[in-house]
Amino acid sequence: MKRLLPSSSTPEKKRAPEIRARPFDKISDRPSGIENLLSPREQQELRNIATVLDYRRGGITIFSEGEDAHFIYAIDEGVVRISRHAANGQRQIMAFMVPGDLFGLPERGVYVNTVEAVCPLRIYRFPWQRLKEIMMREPQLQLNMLVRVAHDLRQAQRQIMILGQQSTYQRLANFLLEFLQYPEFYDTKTSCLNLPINRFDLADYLGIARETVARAFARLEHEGLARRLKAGNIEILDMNGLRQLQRAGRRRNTDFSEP
Amino acid sequence: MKRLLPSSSTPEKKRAPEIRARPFDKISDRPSGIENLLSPREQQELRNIATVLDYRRGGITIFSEGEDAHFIYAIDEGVVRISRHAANGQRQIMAFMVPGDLFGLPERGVYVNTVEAVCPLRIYRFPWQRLKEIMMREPQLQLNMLVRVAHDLRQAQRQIMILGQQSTYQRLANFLLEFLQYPEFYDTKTSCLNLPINRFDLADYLGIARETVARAFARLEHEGLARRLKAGNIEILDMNGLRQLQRAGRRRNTDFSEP
DNA sequence: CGCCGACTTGACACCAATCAAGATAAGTGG
DNA sequence: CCACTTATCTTGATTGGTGTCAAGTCGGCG
Repeated sequence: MKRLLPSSSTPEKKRAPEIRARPFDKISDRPSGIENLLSPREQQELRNIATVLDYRRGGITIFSEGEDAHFIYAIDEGVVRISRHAANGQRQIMAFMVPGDLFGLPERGVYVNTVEAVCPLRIYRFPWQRLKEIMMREPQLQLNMLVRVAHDLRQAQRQIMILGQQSTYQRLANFLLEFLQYPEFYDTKTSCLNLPINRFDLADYLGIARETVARAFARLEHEGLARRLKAGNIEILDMNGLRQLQRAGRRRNTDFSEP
Repeated sequence: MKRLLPSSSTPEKKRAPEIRARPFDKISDRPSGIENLLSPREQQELRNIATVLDYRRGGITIFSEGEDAHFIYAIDEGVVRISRHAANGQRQIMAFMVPGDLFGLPERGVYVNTVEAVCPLRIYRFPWQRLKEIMMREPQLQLNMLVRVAHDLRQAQRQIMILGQQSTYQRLANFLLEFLQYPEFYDTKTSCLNLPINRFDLADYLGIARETVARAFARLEHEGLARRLKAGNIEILDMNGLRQLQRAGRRRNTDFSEP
């Protein structure tokens, strides 16, 4: 019997039909990532094959690792988590993705990752076969795609660095700094960061135990770098302090003697 | 003053002119990765812009992070290490690459990684600008490129899983299994693995200390899974034991009760 | 109000980084 | 060819960080 470890997955309930789909041209055509930098004709080609999906709440699975892959997705609004399960059932979150990001590239016809909504979500769905056909006609679009995947690769490598050489405390600092960049989560006025990500997901993303995440937050608070209002609602007190953290060595190398 | 930590780089000497370059068409045209699955015309286009580089020994830098990127490379023979340095000087090796692999994709015009030969090496070099021009004419070639980068992304994600949830001991097992796949390193007859990778590099790849690598080897030996002949020369005694290791949970979950 | 899930805190054992030294192998020059 | 130096690898002792187990608190929703 395969028993999932308690940490292996966030407990989410019913996979409800809380999803609405509609063709692309019904929605406002504000720029949203994938169609940026494309010619009007390319944009139109994409619209023709796109479906818009609305996920009304977090916790819904978009697709799972091992499934046959027929679609590519682009995020319009909301956040998803890209994860993969080890043989022992342990979950690792590879990345959180935000508006403008692309996911769902198949490997030999199947998805290798699981993707789930972490909050209400709107995404575009493109049939992979038809997208490939278009790419064969529109090299510029394809080059655009290449650049995007290359960017994801860089991002993955950044994560490798963090997991390979940073302490749990530093990993949290890195994570916070990553999300401070997005205005949809960080309010510069109030210095308040509003995360839709719970401790389960955060732990599986940073590769540490949930309790350790809590302790890292406690330490941030104790050292005056941040303050928890509610879970998922953090006031940033010392951004430079966080930046110093991510540069320090893993151990007591808090010193960094540079004028 | 920025002082590199002792672990930050493998001590290598002179960056000698021990490199030889020649046009592609001089060499034997045996298949070597990049030109697989391409039409003869596409292959010819690639040959026209390719240069062959021979590195006579390991330890030579091919390019460094931050440099302007003008070329893409493909490995014909030998192994390279792809690495990146953290702000504190600590080196992380993202991947080792082998014949058929591609590297050197720029991010906004510069290289983000450092790539060095770990042993004598022969690679093909393609001017990025001209390759892009060809890709615009040959969508099939470009799709091929996309698939390759996507594959690298999967590989990076595999590494994220390892660094995120495996113990040092398991990481070593994973590493060994990875190289057991390549006939150029693993002799199935004698069960003997011949690695060109030293402990420095291995530690920086697995995200652990050099001493810990040595201890992990000692433990493999003690538990009868492998035996060191010389460093870099390991006899594999129990491949299935290694496979079980990579599946186990991080802690004392050695048991896996499945019939 | 009371249950339940999400989060936090404490105690403790253990793994792995660090510091320090020894052992082995590989060059180097006489 | 041997003595010497140097790089690489291994082993030991110690300490701190982090996973695990176990309560305990907080907040939301029935």
